[in-house]
Amino acid sequence: MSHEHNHLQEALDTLKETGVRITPQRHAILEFLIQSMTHPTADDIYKALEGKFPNMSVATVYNNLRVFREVGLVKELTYGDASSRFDFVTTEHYHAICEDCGKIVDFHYPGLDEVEQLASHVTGFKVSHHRMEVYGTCPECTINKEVH
Amino acid sequence: MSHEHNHLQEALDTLKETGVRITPQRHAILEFLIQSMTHPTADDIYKALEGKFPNMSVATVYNNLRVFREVGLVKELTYGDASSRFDFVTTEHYHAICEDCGKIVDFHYPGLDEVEQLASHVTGFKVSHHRMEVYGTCPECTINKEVH
DNA sequence: TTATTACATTGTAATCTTTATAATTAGTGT
DNA sequence: ACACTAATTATAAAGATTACAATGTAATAA
Repeated sequence: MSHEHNHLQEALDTLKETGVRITPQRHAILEFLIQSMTHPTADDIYKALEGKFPNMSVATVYNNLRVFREVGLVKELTYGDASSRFDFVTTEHYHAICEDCGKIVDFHYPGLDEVEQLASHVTGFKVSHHRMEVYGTCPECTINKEVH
Repeated sequence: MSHEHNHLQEALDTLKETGVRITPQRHAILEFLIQSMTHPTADDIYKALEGKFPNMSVATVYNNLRVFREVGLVKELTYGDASSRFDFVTTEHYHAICEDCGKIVDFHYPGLDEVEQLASHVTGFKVSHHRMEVYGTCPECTINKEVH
């Protein structure tokens, strides 16, 4: 049984447990998010599925991404650019973002608990979580630059 | 001589060096950004200055924030919400963000050089910088919650 | 000083992402 | 299969940001 299949099944179970109906559209959006190695925008998802669902509304994509976010299946990533990207939640990881081509690559690093503690101490906040990304140039774009 | 005055003078010098004209609008936007302890949106700035510049266009605010970003005077902060916030660049610092009221508080922490190095190693990226924020509840909002 | 040129500002329209709304359709439990 | 409720669709609306053309203003050179 593939990892993708596992993830999908677990996601569907989560939906059932939380009383969220499993519709063909939701199934397809989840499936696409899980198999997608990129971190797609709502519009990416909409375009990717319009072959299978010619009548699907873009509102459906947004609605369901919100639902998935609310039950914890999906994280919304907001970078500087115009639209949010969506990431199926598996294990904790951080992102490296290429400033030339926009590619997003996952990398693992132990959680920055110490930072959260210090921040909590100096600001008085009750800290719930954090976000962190590194920015730079991916190997492909580095090569392209060297050629020119 | 106050810190604010220093910052403003340095910022104006930077503009001169990079050949960016110093207009009354630019002067006012910089002044407002420096003295502002909040991290204002473009619209905040527009509203704050419409008393002094009744004819200023919102496009001017956006144009100049872009210019300031390009010469490194200002950082654009993009969180999940609708509009970007702008932060005058002084010393390196991170942000703690209140999920209840939206307040943003600065805190200092040694740069996460180790994270950048590991990310660079596992992804092959040439890492130029990173961003990190912690999210939680500020002291005021924590009190408000306890009361209820 | 004056003319010239390049850059800034203004006002407005356009674009783009996301959300709201109302009507229709489709899942789910009995 | 029925009834109930939620989801989908289509469309409009909202909000942030950008594009563009016309006007204004600062720097430069004659």
